[in-house]
Amino acid sequence: MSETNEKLLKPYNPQETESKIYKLWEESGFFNPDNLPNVIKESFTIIMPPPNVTGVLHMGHALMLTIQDIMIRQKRMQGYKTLWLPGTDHAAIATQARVEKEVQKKEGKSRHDLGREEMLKRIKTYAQESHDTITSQIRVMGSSCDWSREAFTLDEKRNIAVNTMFKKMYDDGLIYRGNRIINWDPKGQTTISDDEIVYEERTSKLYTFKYSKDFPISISTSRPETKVGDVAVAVHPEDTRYIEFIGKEYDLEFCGVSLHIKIIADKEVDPTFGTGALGVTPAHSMIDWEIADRHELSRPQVINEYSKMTVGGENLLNKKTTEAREIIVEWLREQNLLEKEEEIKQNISTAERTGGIIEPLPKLQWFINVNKSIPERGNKTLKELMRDPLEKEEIKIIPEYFSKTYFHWIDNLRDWCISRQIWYGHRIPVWYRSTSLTAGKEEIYCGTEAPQGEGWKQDEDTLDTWFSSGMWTFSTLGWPEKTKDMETYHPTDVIETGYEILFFWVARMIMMSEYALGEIPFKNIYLNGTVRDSKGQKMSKSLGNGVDPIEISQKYGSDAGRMALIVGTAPGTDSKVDENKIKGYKNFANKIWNITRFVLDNNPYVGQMVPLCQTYGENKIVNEFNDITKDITNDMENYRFHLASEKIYHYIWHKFADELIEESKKDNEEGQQIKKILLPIWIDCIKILHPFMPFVTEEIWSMMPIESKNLLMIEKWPNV
RNA sequence: GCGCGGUUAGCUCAGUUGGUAGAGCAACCCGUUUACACCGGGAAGGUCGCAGGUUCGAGUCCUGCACCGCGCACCA
Repeated sequence: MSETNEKLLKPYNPQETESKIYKLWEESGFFNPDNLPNVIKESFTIIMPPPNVTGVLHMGHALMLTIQDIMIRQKRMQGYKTLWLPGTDHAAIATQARVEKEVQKKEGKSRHDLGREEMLKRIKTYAQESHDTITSQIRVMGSSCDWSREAFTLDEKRNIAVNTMFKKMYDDGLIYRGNRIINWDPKGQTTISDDEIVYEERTSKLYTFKYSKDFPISISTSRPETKVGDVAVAVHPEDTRYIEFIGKEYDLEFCGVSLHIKIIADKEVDPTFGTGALGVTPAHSMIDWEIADRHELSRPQVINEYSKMTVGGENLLNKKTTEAREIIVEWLREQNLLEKEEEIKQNISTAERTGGIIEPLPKLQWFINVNKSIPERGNKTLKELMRDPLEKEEIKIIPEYFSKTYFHWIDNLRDWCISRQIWYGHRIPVWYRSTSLTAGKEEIYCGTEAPQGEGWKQDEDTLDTWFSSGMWTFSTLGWPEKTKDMETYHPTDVIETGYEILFFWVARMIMMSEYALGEIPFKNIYLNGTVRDSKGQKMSKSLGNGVDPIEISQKYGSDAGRMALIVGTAPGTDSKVDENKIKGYKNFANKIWNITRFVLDNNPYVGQMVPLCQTYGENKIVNEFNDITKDITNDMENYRFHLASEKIYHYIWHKFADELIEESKKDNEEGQQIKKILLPIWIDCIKILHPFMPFVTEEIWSMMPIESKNLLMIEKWPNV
């Protein structure tokens, strides 16, 4: 046995092999498409969804990296100019909230104690550490991405792109500043978008009462404390019970607060709910705000950013909303106004990142208008720009049924609030100044850089993190500059991500790309499901049921982890982590290790090997293998990696090893015939398996007796 | 309330255009003069949630229902 093959005498050791192999790949330069020899086809591009710099990689990332690496490796072997561009996301609120929490815990200080500059310094340090961990973990997974093009959603180049986009949208009238009701997160002290709300079902009480003895109509609410902000009672226009009161106005005292209530008719009111009459609180309810719009009502704010009351006498003023609720209910009881108290199930809006209970508040914020027609884009609206490419099937979603969810979301889409009252993120590129010259009126300047002249102050707010993520497919390629990368790699081929961010991210990317470039950002959307624990529960920090992909790699090898994640995991469906399954694929790695030993050892035909792509005449075994190769290639090109991986696994173990190798041991004509073709078939098996289990196959490849071979990662995919 | 998905072997799940139901793991029997025990051979296991329909033929298509999960909306 030759020297290299001595390794084969011991069981396969992934720990020893994997880091060595990754280094080999990285040093080869082949992750960078510019360095690829033998490019015979056009470009194939995937921009990696950037993991948040809030900590470490989880199994979901591992799955995403596996799927993308499979696609990338196959395309690279097929001769495409293959680019997989990696990066990380600053994840504004998530990252800042994390560091704030840490500072609070360790030093007992708030972000305001530290100040903007110092806080940002702390966050940046944390983000950098997190970034370093994550990028090393991406390497551990075997991801063949081009590190020379790595990007960060908050680096300088991306900042230029973001500011350019903001200004373009501002100039086109798509970005506007408005005083509107928004979702306020009292815990995170910032606004959030509709999509960042998570609903939690809780039981709460529904109170039915009258404002005062003289008031003719009873109303119901689960939030009595907001009722000090009421300006009207709305009833359905055809509700005969109340028709006589419509238009009347009442002055009354409610728990020490003077209210002026007008009875109005509005079709939005459901006459069958509660008393059929709705107390209208414009400043603290989305629907009421809209009713106030229609009826030109005033909008007094009674709750502030800290969820405290801003009206009332000593009994209410500055009290937390929860206390105020008790006080008002008690007052209603005392006054004998409370008619009914019942338990109801209610969906509470909470902030996705902080868990804070959302308080709707009116605030001056920046919004993106999704319903304004854009002359430059054939008078289409942003909504239409998001919808069209999927409707026209320029973009395909895998699995296809998610397009229904997508359209449904667009139909319900409202203007997107993009300003955030946090410090970590892209600062809004708008400056204000009021001087004696402007006679008290504020000047506004929007630009990619600070304006000339004295006295300008930049907007304090930063942008929703998804604004910069939305530009990811082209900001990473150099936009707004007209770069060679833009020309070569855009539109990209596939975006691969979890279905849970279809709206947050995928839709916004389509919007941004269609708007700014008039081009789709990608041709295909591959949505993967959620990786759950063995019981089917979502992995989370609080449950402590997370499985660390790096631990898995150390214990079983990344190859095994990758196979366990992809075999049987159909697009869009959730999967469970099963350590037994991973163990099975560790055994598989060892199996192919031993197959290699057998094929190379005591095989007189090794020296006269003829590659399989050359003619073998009419050979049943070769034909069968070619069919399987074709089938697997076809599966992979149609995103059926869960099938392709299983098929190659099955062929290798149960056909190649259990049948062909066993028969080749026979000391007869047939056995000799099989022995002749073992190596050429085996070589192609290794190639087909490479995208799935890149490390062990590359290591085996290095031992193959082939003249002038290169790395397996750029070998030609079997062509049948 | 509207929408989407799931329901297939003990468990976890595949099943691409309708053509005799598949894998992994577990359990059962046999086997260690072996490339590999991180192994091999064998057998067992399913009225494909329920009820209709289309079809020569349905796990697959259509209709209805049940249960589970998810999304959106409502949440006065």
